[in-house]
Amino acid sequence: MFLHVNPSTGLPIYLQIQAQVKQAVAAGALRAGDAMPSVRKLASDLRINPNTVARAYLELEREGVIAAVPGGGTFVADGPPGLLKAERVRRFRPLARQVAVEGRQLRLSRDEIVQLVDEELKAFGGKS
Amino acid sequence: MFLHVNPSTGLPIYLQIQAQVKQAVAAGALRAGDAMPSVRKLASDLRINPNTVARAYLELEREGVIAAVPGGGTFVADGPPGLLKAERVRRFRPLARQVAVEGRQLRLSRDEIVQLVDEELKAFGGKS
Amino acid sequence: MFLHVNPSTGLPIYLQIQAQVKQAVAAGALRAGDAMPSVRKLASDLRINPNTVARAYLELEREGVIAAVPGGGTFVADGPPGLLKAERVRRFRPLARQVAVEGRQLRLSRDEIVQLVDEELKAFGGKS
Amino acid sequence: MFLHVNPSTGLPIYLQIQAQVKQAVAAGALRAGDAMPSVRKLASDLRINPNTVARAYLELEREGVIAAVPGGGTFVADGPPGLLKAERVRRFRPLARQVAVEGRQLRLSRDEIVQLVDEELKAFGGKS
DNA sequence: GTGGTCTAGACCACA
DNA sequence: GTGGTCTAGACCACG
Repeated sequence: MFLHVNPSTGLPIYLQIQAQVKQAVAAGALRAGDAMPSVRKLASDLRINPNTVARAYLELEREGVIAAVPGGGTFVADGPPGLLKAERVRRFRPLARQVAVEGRQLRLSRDEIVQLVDEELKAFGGKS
Repeated sequence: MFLHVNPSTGLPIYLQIQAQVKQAVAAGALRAGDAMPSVRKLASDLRINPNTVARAYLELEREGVIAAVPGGGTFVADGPPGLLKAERVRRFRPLARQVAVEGRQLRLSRDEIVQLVDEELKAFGGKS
Repeated sequence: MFLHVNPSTGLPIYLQIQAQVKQAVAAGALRAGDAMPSVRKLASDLRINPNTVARAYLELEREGVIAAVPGGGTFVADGPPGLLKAERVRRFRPLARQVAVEGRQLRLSRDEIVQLVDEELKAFGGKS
Repeated sequence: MFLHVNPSTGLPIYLQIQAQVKQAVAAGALRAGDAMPSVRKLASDLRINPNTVARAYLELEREGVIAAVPGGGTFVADGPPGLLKAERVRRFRPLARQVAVEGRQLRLSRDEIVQLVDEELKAFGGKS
């Protein structure tokens, strides 16, 4: 299993799981239709409480990243429901704002900040 | 006062204050040497407890954004002590990673993400 | 419990706790992964307010000495993230300066000062 | 005047003055019998409150570093009253302990710590 | 009057 | 049960 979790970071475990699943999807390691490990299996693999995994899955489902088929397992969804581009941009802005502020606070230049973000994007391949 | 706070966001109030102060500094609305509102005054303005403001200030001071002089008041600092560039970049990467992942999750293209970040940066003026 | 606290020293209680924890870690009495007493338990043992312990723990966590896992407990961390040697030396200098000044003020010779510091270091074992 | 003060460090101003006077004495820049600037003059030079200077002088006098002659000014004393060596060592130990702990916390080796302290001592010249 | 520390006690998120 | 946040209010150090 590609997921790993570090209980000692202070970051809640369920958020670590969410972030890693999103990351795997963005990078193409998980594709629409792929089966997710069951709550109980993932919990036992990661040696954590099933409730924690359930919560992560619940929120990932709310966001449209995965989809649970009652009695049939959980799968990677084909993406969040078609939001208008304007809405997607609107949701993204606060984070863009934050990355800009923190970068400046670290005395990085505009070019450096943009380039570092772009580097991370390149790590996910294509152009889409 | 330029600060406002929303107790019902779930985001801790002291973090909201921190973010807004950093933002004001990055945007140039607050400059090195400017006096910050006193803990008690800001607390009464925002209708929150002084301890909450104190905590926000405490962490901002730890980060080198502001400086408190006991008995004197609190001021905008001239920036965190000079960390090596490599260290500053190291600290910035996790956030760059996150903005990349979330942007892709929202089906934004690489160019769109980079451009949105750059727009926020431009709002802060110069190039440095 | 190895911790003790003296409220009448003038030195803030939360700093006393911090110093003692650091000391225990440096001496090897606390090792990476060891569980720290819970905030509530330590507070009741020391007959002080839980918030005071929480504050000590909060700052120790910021410094990378311990790590809190919400809902789980608090543990001794495996050390602060790798700062560059140059940065670590830079942070240490002011204290080295102070020990030098105070030692001379007490009319101790250079050799005596160095030796006293070395004695304390030897109490922490190895060479690393 | 060799003294300078930075109100924005968080460190109380009266402690900054104390530290600098002790440092100047340890380095030989101030010698026994030298006249100290008057409270009022130093306060006006440093643009700070006379009460702050007075407090610094008061504590320096208690420690035997300077001596005030009522109506006649303040002078550098010829050293703290003759404490037994054992007593001077006893007073020095807590600081030696602290420098050892903090150095180890910064992952410096025993040799490095001792050498850094010795470097600061050398800056003060002789052997006494 | 300013910030810093401590206490007391409530409520929530996490595991 | 654990840590995290917030409120309320007291007392002290500093300038």
